[in-house]
Amino acid sequence: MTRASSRRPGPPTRTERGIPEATVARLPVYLRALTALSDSGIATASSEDLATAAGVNSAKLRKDLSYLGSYGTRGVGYDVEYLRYQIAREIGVTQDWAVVIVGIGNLGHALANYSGFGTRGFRIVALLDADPTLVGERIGEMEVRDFAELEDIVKADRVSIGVITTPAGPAQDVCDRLVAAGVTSILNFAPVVLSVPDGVDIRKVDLSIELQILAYHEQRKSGEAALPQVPELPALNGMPDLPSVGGGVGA
Amino acid sequence: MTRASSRRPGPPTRTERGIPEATVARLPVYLRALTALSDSGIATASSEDLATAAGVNSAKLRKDLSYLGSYGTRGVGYDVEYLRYQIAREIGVTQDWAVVIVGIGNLGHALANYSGFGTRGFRIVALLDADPTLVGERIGEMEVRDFAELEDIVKADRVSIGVITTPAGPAQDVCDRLVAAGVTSILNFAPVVLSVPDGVDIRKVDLSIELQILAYHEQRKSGEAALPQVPELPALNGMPDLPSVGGGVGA
DNA sequence: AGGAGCTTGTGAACGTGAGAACAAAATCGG
DNA sequence: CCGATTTTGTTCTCACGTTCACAAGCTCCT
Repeated sequence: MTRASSRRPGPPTRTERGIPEATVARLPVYLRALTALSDSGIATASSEDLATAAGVNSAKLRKDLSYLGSYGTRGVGYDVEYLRYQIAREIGVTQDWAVVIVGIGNLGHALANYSGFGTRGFRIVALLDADPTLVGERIGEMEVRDFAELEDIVKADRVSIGVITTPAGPAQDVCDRLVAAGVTSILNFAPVVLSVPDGVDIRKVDLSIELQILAYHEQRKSGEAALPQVPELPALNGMPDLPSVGGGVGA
Repeated sequence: MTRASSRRPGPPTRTERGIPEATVARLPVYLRALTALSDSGIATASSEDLATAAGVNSAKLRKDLSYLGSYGTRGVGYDVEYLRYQIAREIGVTQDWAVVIVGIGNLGHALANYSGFGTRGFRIVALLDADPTLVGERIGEMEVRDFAELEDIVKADRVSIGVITTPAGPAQDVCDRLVAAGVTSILNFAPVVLSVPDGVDIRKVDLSIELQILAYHEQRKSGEAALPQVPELPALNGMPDLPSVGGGVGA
């Protein structure tokens, strides 16, 4: 369960004409860098220029771009507008994707107001919440609608992307409803592991996990310089209470 | 520039007694799963149970845990409370980390109200904004303070983590100020590539990038089933305007 | 006490990603 | 028209991450 990658046992285990996942994750960064260059009136950029703007190394950038085709000119560089369009087309943001946001709490509010929803390519078609006291509230140019309308909205507007900004509790239920209604991509802000059937893509954004990763490295920094009394042995000292093993798995 | 990883040319290129980065990123997930199990009154769990709860495969979970030490019991599993404490200690969330949030727009508001700030281990000590009309506003139990107070606050409260929720424009300036004040870990929500000196860790959360990654896969799904007229050749058809290469790099 | 049955911890195989280095192709100057 | 220069696209190598498979170790039952 929870496998969302479609890996069929095809002939040579080759991803079907696919771009590596790590590259896909960087393409939006390149797209943004190209847009910035374009806005600055720059017409041509070398892989070195682009790499600097995108915060990566130039060899990696060139290899990434090579998966899309040969869009550069040796000795010259890349035409900014041309490459920008090619990447946008490859990602799929030359068309508009309909998005619903479920859960209009603080975060849902913030996302609903997010001007332009990042870059173009995405269109919020509905804000949904199950709380009757929220339904009807206006946020920007939209109105919060009842979660029960989900199915109608998804079908009417061909919604393929759902954003979950509910608390952890109802998130899996919301997710199931979204999938049942026909949504095939989900962006989850709720702090739970959601399980979805094969063929549905899911991505997670989790503030507290990010903070904890930072804390880990922060602790190392302090520990290295000042207080290296990290227990080297896998010892069991300083534990609140060391329970003896045993006690069934049931509740 | 923009390298935040401290890779010194030490003897065997071995990370200094370090846990692999991929593992570090999963430890918070395990921690959350363990907390959930603990709340359900479950005292012992096998790697299979834990892996299911965390949404990973059990071999990976066991290998991850093995970097921390041998905290399980063969034939039995892991003591939930014990393991939870060990992971919390390894991550560093047994102590409290002081956090400042800079940029009190929609998203800053949402984060400021985020109850408990995810899990324990983090304490918001200040909400900062440069806009004088925002300064003084109360959010929950806190009051927005002037960004100019940053240095004092960082020193007084030993702030090591900064969260940037400003627009893209001022983000790099804010980042520089944070670093200059002594912050050594940054969580960036602004859609720009920030560059920081060595020794400063930076993580990025970017809504529009996540959506674009979903869009890419979504496009593939549609294309596979219905309309496979993806141009197989690296052709240049359907382009808005195909510019001839040439035209200087300057503005 | 001893064997059967689980479950952990880890060694080895495999796949993916990153970076260095270089050949191929384009422009530019003479 | 040709060589020097620039920059891409690609190959090769190495490091990292994932998964399999199994020996080691613990508990429980007879």
